[in-house]
Amino acid sequence: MKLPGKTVQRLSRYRRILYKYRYLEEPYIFSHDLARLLNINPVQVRRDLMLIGGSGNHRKGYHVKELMQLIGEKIDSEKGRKIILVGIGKLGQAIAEYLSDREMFQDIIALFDIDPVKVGKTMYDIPCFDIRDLSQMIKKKKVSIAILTVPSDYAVTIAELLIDSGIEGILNFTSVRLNTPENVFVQDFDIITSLEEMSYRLSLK
Amino acid sequence: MKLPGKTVQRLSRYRRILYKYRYLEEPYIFSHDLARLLNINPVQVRRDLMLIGGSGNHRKGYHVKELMQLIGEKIDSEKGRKIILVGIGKLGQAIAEYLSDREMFQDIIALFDIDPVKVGKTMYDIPCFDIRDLSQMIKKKKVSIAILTVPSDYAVTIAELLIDSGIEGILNFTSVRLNTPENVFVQDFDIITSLEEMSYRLSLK
DNA sequence: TTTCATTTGTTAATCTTTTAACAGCACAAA
DNA sequence: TTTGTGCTGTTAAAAGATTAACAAATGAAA
Ligand SMILES: NC(=O)c1ccc[n+]([C@@H]2O[C@H](COP(=O)([O-])OP(=O)(O)OC[C@H]3O[C@@H](n4cnc5c(N)ncnc54)[C@H](O)[C@@H]3O)[C@@H](O)[C@H]2O)c1
Ligand SMILES: NC(=O)c1ccc[n+]([C@@H]2O[C@H](COP(=O)([O-])OP(=O)(O)OC[C@H]3O[C@@H](n4cnc5c(N)ncnc54)[C@H](O)[C@@H]3O)[C@@H](O)[C@H]2O)c1
Repeated sequence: MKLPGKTVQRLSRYRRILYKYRYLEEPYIFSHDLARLLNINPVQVRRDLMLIGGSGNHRKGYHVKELMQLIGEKIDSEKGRKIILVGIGKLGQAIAEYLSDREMFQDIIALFDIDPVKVGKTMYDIPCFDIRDLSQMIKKKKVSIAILTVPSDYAVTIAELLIDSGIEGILNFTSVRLNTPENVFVQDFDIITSLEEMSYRLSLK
Repeated sequence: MKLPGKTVQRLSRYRRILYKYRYLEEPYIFSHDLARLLNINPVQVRRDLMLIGGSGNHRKGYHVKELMQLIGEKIDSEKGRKIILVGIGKLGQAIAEYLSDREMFQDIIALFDIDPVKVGKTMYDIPCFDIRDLSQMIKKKKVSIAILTVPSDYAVTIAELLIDSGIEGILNFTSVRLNTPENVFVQDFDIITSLEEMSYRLSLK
């Protein structure tokens, strides 16, 4: 049963909130609490949970741990996905730290860079390898997702390398469009678009 | 006339593509070219352009410069918005460089940090000020948007300072939820959600 | 000049996502 | 035991976004 994309995004967020709540003495949480913490509508929370077959107590709300478990069953892949980060500069390091810091339900297994000063080091508990080892690692460890934070000039070359090595998804932070085959998902990030959209929204007020 | 949010986002992207094309000898571009460059449907491009009253030549496509101009009229605010970046660490610097690098239709006027090593310097052509000067600058220069990249522990305090100083929108990169009044827009960024959504999508294949 | 292939502009249909509406349960308090 | 409040679960309606379908325009080639 396919879940709506937006629902999956919210489930991911619910789970991280639940994670923080997991050891509080109150083992239950209300849909309106989750909603408030994400600035959304409580109905939407309940609807999302309904879609994954979640059920709460009419008086106490949803059982925190039970719900975390259920969300995991629905959105995580059975074996857990392996993730790598390519290009460990300013942005790559910020992301590496961010991801290693918090409870992730995915596995960042390696960083890659071309700079000999970085290669061989362990940063934020994640080992950094030479870009020449990228292909082998992807194949051997069955890495499914790569976060791409190399300088734009190298984006296309590295993306081709990733694809040839069998990567399935790329989170692309470079401003370069990647020409990928159908079966490789790409998600582009772009702060300028967000800035301009916010600017437009402000103008409407 | 209010444009759909998604359309505004795409218009922002069209414009950046057009910008690259502006001095090529061919002054026209087809909807399917724009579409291909963004991995979207050409009908969608035409529909977006229709919404802002754009019109193309049935044989040559859209006039690049004319279209750039038109998009600007529709999505930019008359006076141009001022933007600041708060917290110039790994992520903040990456964003500062990224934004100063490319043609922006918004104005990054200042960086703010608490670290005396950074304060007073000019980074990527943008001057960095002490966080104590934040409030005054926002009021004096009528800054409308802040990009928040301070450590999570400081997020709430700095956000309150921003709001009290009259900021209208915040792009929030910290993992902390900001409790803002109705009239202040917040947009949260979160790579974990994107990773988990991609992971889910890969599982569907 | 006429034909033809190609692209725009627009309406309608479809698909997706959010919100409204409300029945029914659970528990606390009377 | 009964009543009332405040939740959940679900269906239906509304809103938002994408895609299909096709008429009309253009200009190149026949
Ligand atoms: N989408 C956004 O909003 C956004 C924001 C900021 C930066 N960016 C982009 O992210 C990318 C990284 O930015 P940054 O500030 O971290 O740059 P950076 O220069 O600080 O870091 C780049 C890193 O990549 C490494 N590298 C270079 N060539 C490589 C190769 N062939 N293989 C592996 N590693 C290689 C370098 O050694 C360096 O460590 C840039 O493309 C930038 O434009 C995007
Ligand atoms: N949303 C995401 O996907 C994502 C990714 C990476 C990092 N982050 C978040 O972004 C933030 C910054 O990350 P980073 O890696 O750049 O951290 P960093 O430690 O490298 O940089 C933080 C900067 O903020 C400055 N600072 C500290 N206190 C300040 C204050 N009171 N006022 C002004 N400046 C102050 C520091 O001097 C430093 O320059 C963190 O909250 C991190 O969790 C989010």
